Amino acid sequence: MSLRQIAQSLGVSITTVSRALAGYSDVSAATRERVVAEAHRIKYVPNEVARRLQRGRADGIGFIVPGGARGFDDRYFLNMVEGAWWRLSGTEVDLLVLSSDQGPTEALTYRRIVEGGRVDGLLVPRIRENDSRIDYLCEVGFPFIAFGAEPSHPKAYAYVDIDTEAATAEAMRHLAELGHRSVALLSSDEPMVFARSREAAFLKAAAGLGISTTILCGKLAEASGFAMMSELLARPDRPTAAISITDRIGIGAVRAVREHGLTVGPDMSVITFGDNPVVAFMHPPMTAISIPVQAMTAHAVDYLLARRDRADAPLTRIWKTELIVRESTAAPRGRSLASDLPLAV
Amino acid sequence: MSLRQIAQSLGVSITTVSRALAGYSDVSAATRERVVAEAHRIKYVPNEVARRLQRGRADGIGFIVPGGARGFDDRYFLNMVEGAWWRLSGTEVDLLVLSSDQGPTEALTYRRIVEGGRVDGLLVPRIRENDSRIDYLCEVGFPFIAFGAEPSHPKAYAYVDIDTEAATAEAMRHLAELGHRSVALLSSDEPMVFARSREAAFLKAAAGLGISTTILCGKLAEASGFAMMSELLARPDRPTAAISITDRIGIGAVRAVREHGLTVGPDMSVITFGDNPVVAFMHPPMTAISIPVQAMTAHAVDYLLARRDRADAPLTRIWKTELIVRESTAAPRGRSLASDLPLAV
DNA sequence: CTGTTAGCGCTTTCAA
DNA sequence: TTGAAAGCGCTAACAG
Repeated sequence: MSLRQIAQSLGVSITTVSRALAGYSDVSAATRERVVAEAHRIKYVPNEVARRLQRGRADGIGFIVPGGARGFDDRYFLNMVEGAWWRLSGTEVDLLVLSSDQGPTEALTYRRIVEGGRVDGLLVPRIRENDSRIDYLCEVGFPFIAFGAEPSHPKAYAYVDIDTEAATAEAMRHLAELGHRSVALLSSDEPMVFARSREAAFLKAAAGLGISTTILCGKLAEASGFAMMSELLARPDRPTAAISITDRIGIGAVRAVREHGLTVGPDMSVITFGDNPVVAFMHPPMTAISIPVQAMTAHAVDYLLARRDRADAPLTRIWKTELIVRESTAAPRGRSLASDLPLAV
Repeated sequence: MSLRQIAQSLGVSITTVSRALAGYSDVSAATRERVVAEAHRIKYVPNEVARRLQRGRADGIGFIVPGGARGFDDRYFLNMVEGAWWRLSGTEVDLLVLSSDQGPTEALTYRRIVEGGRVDGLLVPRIRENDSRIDYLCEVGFPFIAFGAEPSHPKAYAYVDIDTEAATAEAMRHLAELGHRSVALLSSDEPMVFARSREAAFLKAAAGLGISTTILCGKLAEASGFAMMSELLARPDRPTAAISITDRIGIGAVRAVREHGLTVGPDMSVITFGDNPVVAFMHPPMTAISIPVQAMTAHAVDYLLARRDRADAPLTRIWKTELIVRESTAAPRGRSLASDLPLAV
């Protein structure tokens, strides 16, 4: 079932068939009708690969999941896949879920994807500091959009991100109003920009509110959150609340509080940067900074789609988060209420 | 950066370059070395689209997500994506996440994917009864593997599934041992094979244990689980336990029990067919029938990969599940212990 | 309005 | 051991 078949049956040229099927106006109505009828009869479906080769366009958007042992280590990625898939539904553009291992072969993997012509644009999550992938993509001028920004990068590039400062400030204010005066951040020492920026925002917000701070670093996993919280609980002068930079850390942290025989909320309040529906069903349901991952991804896909036709200026968009207060935050035990607190600034 | 460039720089034919890079033995060592060096120098990366057109092979596996309003309505799909992605990491084969709306255009969507040459094989989840997609794929002989079987289909086709009867029997026995004598199944009336087979297995297991049964049907969503459980709780002769055919229904059901002021476990035990890490973190953690979705999907991908080279016999594989007992199942309040129960058969 | 020609970048006969 | 030629299926430029 190729154009040739239709052309032969009808005794016209392949070109004519192609034009008729493409809906060009410079083909007579009679011919078009015959072609369309014949195409319908033999159930013609165009070969996408040939079309892509000829058009020099991949008709695909790639989502690169950092590979290796990690992979889909976070629900965050799955939300991104869903957002991209949703946006691409009904278009002729495919969503490719690609993997790249970090390390020496990463650069080659990117080159194979970009220069191999498999996709028209790339969604690049989990930006690192001095990210060589960004350098490469900027250098070859390939359309991509990063998740989480690297503000210091010399070249401007497209990205989407949340308003980390506002999100953190809102969470800290919530804790301050409950009466907390000492808060910890459960973070990660892996080289990811979003961790750095949440740390910075945390320190800034704390300073503004006169809250004392602790930052612990581990891995982005429940077990690590568990360990960090355990360490925190062992301290004599422990904070009364913690913010985790990621769901998985937060989930582990909450479990640690419970297993130490303490009550989440009064004994230790926990807020998580969250994208995971899990947290609303936990015990207790967790107060979370909700990140609109799916909307962000859909928006990013829109940008990449537009970039196929014309070289837009790099898009940067900052999204608002929402603090969803549930039961994992409460006034610290034996503390005064917000009313008599000296809220700085 | 094409083969032509290398050929021109070196003054040899494109054919020779192609052969040298492909590692064919019928090219002199000296030539090969020069070609490889030059390819390395200009950082040659083959154009995948051209290669695919020539080879008549897509180098892609498609995962079709039923579209429309539903989409990724269940974590189940995401686990499948992860399993497939994981298996394909490090290969030259892409994972395409495709969507198809149910309804009149579904057939066309499938034809466009299959006959458009975009993928070499298809993962087809959520099989329906008398599924026209299966008919089509069998008819054109396209490699695919179904998730959940349609036992009555006239043609044998490849599928993976869980051992629904064994899984259900194990869960029912667990309930029986706790002292439950009346159990409900929270199911769905949507036309999906897996719902039908879980219902049948439920009835069979109950009959064997002398347990009385109730089957409620709704949609595959938390709200529906909530509604079904609410209805159940309103009955004067209500069952003391429920099994939900899906995580989302189970999550809604548990919430309904709590909101009615009852205790999950003693007042109403709940078991869920589960693939979702959520359930272990709920309050209370739910007893679940754990389905190895990722392993099943990886296995399915293996099959499709093998099918590209030779027409294997349809693979069918049935996976064992594991009953993970947590706190959502308990002896019914005011009931005797297992020891004095007349366990039938 | 329609056809001829050329070519996307690669692989694979078939000859030399 | 190498090259020339053909072609995967489609689209676009250029004539007529």
